[in-house]
Amino acid sequence: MSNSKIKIVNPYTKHKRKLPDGTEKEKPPSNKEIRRDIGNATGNSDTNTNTNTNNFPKNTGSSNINVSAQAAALCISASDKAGMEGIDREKIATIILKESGNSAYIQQQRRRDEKVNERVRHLQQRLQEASPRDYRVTDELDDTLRGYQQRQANRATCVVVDMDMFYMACELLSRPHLNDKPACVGREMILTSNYVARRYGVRSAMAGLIGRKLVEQLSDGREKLIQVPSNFKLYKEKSKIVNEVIREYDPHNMKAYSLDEVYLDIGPYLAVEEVVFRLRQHVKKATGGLTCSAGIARTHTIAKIASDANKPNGQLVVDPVSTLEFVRALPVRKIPGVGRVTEKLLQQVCNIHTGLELYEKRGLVQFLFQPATAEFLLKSSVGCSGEGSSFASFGTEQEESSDHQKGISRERSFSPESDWALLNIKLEEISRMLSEDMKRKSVMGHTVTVKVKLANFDVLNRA
DNA sequence: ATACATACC
DNA sequence: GACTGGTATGTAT
Repeated sequence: MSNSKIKIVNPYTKHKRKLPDGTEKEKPPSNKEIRRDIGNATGNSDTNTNTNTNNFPKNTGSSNINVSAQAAALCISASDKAGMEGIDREKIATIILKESGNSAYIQQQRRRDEKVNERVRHLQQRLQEASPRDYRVTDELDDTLRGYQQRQANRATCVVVDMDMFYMACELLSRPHLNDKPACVGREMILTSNYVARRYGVRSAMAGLIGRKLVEQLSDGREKLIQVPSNFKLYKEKSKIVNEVIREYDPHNMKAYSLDEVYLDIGPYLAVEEVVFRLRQHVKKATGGLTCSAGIARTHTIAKIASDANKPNGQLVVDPVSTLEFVRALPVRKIPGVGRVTEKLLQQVCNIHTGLELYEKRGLVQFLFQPATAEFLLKSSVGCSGEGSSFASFGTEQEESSDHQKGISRERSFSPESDWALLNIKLEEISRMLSEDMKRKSVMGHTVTVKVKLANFDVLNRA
């Protein structure tokens, strides 16, 4: 069986208002409606799970042959993280698929994948029916792209500092003996893994069970994945130390993006490279041995990509002159904002794999994708994304620094539950958490939505 | 305005 | 032995 999940979302009003008491009153009135919705939802879930489990075994029982083909199709995120070069991806994908079996989760993945395939087919069809002049490169388009490039020419220098396997590294400080064994943080769900474990294909967002199977099978039973429970108190402490050190280098624009990632926007230093090198040594010393990697470039996006290039414990400068060259060589998946789906669309519909191809087929991209997506991709192709695009845009000149959060939410997973009374308790718990968050941040909202995840991983939303 | 999709760590 | 998270944002309808 699986889980069921409830979530409450509450988009902010346009203007943040400080109303210490009014904030909390938003939610309780809506609880009644929420209850009704859950009632309907669980009613559906029964029939759904039944039909699914009835249908499924038939399909898989007979088909063992094309397991690896299926694995490839499901694109069980291959090796594009640091430390995963040159591993046997096919073997790993096969094990993952086999061990995932018919779990509700994997069935859900299949459904989602089928929808993506549908989109691929749809776009391919549109391409078939179009004539080349529909997607030719217009002068207008090239003017726009040149405009982007000129606009970024005199930006300050962006630095992205990214801690190396952060949670794991924190744990390794007190457990150095785990350094050369396959180890990870997290039990049911793996949060980070060390570099030994990554060579077995064990990575973040993977189910613990799968990680254990991978290590066991790929080492012929000689090794066992060591799982350390997560300790967020420790990570937060270390993160605070890191932030304090880094803040000294850029008190004004320094921004912590997550516990293990910091963005800087420093003046046009002459010796950035050395400064960042010192910064990294400084971080290592202050944290008792945690290493980080850094990227230095004209935009946050490029800096972020660059920070990944020499991981772990390395850095890379991409100066304005080499930016284009850098982007052209880049697999599109490396661009923040291009995930599994966009990558697949680009590859299978447009035959685009790299930044260079993205640029060369810019006419096609403009024709096939939604305006916003197209703009984002095209900006990326000339190394200029990060201004009001889908990727979180930090303090870009004109765009009202967009630290305007648009929503706030809390969600929790728990084992399937059909007792309404218990569901209500859960719901109230979540509401309370959210309510406290909102009080703390002094914000109000105008729309409340509830999300329910059923045992078969279907998701329902109600506003 | 709402349901669903995509991406990130 | 089973076992797949949490938060934010964008887009289509």
